[in-house]
Amino acid sequence: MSQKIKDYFGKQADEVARNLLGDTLVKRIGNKEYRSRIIETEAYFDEKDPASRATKGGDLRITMKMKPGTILIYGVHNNWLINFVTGETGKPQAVLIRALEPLNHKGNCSGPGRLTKFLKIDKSFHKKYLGKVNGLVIIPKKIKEKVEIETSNRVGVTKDLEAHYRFYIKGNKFISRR
DNA sequence: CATATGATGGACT
DNA sequence: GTCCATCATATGG
Repeated sequence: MSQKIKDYFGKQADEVARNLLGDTLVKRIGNKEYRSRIIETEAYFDEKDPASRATKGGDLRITMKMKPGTILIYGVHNNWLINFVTGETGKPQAVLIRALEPLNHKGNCSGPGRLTKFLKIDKSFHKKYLGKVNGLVIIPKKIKEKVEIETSNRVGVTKDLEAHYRFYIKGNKFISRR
């Protein structure tokens, strides 16, 4: 299982970002399970990526160098954003989860800050490994399940606006508005 | 301790 | 579309 996660997240961030679309994220709160479909992601790199704050060094950069599948919590404004570390260990990369489609609940998850707020994801998940964190699991979609992917420039960042590192499911109504 | 900043969200024109 | 409240970090004294 651990090996599976490493294979899944051990690829380039943009490829993982595409693969994650359509997967099911399961978060347990107390004795309830909230299932959501991942519908919008963004890829972040390091040195070549002016939009990523990892270029400034510090803890964010260190965490992005950890092994693929590590959860990275990034605080900005008054929100927590959840990322998964991707790529080879030692090469800083991460994928940001931007929006989820509610499956068995009605929480508003159309935005990176909203989904963490609803699912009660906070800094306590920082640097935890995905497969070992009790209460947070990703179930990959079936291989034959097709997902129509559309790309665009990333959202909210002030630099590198031309790069198309944002990925979302075509036609989905739950993508974040910007 | 003081201050600047932002991968946001929500309110407003 | 634009504006700004808000607060966890990073950085500097």
